[in-house]
Amino acid sequence: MATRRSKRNAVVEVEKLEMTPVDLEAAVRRSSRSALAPKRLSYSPGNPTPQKKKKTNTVEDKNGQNNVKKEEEDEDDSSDVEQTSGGYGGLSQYELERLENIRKNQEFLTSINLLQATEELKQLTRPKPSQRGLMRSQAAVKEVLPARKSLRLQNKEAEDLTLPPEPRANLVYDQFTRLKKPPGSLPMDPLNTEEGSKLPSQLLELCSEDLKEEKMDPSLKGYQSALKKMRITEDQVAKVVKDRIFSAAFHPCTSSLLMAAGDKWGKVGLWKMGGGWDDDGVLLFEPHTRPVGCMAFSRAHPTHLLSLSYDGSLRCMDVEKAVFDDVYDIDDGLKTFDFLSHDCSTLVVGNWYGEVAIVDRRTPGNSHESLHSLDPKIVRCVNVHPLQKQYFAVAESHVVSIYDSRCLKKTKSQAVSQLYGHSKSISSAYFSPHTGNRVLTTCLDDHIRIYDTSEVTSKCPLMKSIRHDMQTGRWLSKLSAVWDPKREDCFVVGSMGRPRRMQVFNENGQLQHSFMDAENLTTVLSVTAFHPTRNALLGGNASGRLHVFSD
DNA sequence: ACTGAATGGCTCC
DNA sequence: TGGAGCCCCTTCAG
Repeated sequence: MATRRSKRNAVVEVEKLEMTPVDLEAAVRRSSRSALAPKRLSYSPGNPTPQKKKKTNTVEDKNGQNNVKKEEEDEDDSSDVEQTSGGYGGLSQYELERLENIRKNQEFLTSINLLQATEELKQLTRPKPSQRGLMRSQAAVKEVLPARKSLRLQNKEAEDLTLPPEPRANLVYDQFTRLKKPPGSLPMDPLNTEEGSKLPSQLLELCSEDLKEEKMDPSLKGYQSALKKMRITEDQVAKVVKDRIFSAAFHPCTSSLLMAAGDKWGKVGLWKMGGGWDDDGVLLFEPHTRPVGCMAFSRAHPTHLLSLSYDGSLRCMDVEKAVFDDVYDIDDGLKTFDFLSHDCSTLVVGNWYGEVAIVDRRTPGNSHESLHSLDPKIVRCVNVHPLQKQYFAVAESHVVSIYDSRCLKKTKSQAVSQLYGHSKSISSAYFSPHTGNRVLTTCLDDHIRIYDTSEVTSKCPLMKSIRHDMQTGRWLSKLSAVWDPKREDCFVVGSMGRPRRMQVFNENGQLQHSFMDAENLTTVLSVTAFHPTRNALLGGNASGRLHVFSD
């Protein structure tokens, strides 16, 4: 028997027709395994169970408690497979046996095993990504980028560098010379519809509908069973932006699910699940030119979507006026924002340089914001206390500081309280949605932590620390654990584990549910968010696709 | 079918 | 303080 099956096609080799059904079953299992992990040792006839190396995903193992389901394919169950030793008598006898074996095997294949093998193959072949969303009109949206090949490789003389062409509004530039969008309002012209076409009227209707709150079972058990009922189907995945998703949000409307996502090149996509207009209900805009690091619909004015970009601009999409208005603007390095006041007219905005600005939207332009330098020169996330609005948490490099917005100084503002225990950089810190009695942090030291902040001004103890793989590497957005806004005690986080999943935990670190789907969830969903009132959960991936689980 | 490149971002020195 | 080293994940173009 061939010792090494390099490829999955090996499964249906003709030679297997001569094996006994038991052999065949084992061979199928083996070859499917080798397709999963091609470098694994092959079996030798004399030693049917070579080093039973429990090589599950190391990442999984690190996660330990986070596992819901161990991967069965590594449970080696073929150890007792009998090896048929030659032992055939005369040739005619052999021929008879051979024919009989072939007949049996064909019977066997047509019964369970072939079905099983094709099932396994289906699992191994990566499903084609969803073709919904920005696919059909891709040609219209397509940016024509010059081929990038160095002059040296082309054996050409170096050219004098020339300045990029003068910027014109809404023109897409080469990624390497692109400039910021011009200041002032930008028209809300979708990139994926015909030029001059108006926004679909449904969009404004949805954005301005009366907000309803569904009655939810407050018990953890009831919540858990609600999560288990949530499903994802083919039409709940769509390409909403062109590139990797950096931020996403649910619109609070309930009659349909409306979402926004921001990508690496400053695009903002809106998606009404279930269609309604072209591209399966997707509208694509470009209010920024660099990653859209943070976005949120205004709670006070649901026709407003605020989006912030590394390019230094913070804009407000206004569906009524069909424009992207300027809210705040610096040269570059905006990182995070949150609403400060209940009416969403004031904001706290953080940048890469350790500065926090209080922005009042009622006074246009940059003149009325005040800039405060916090001590560590890094701000990755700001989040305002849901009740005591003067307090906001700042994820600094290795510590979360809680500041009082009334007591900020030009430099080195004193924190009201600090949360310690992080050994690497902190990606996010959020107050629990209803009381603010907890702060949820995500840290690159592979831990999600929950602090007790019921007494903001005194020492806030660490309540729970949950191990979770945060090593997303270069090409994925970082993970962030985010609260379910419908509850005080549960949050969702993406995962590196396979099969791909989103996980919901409670504040005690107990896994409530893992959202998985072999067909429709096949990539890492770094950006996650729960709907504010409905049982719906979104996850955004590195190719600009949003995935929705809902009931 | 396969390969290489991708302008992110943190940590360490 | 700034640059090298690293993470090892996904996607797309060639």
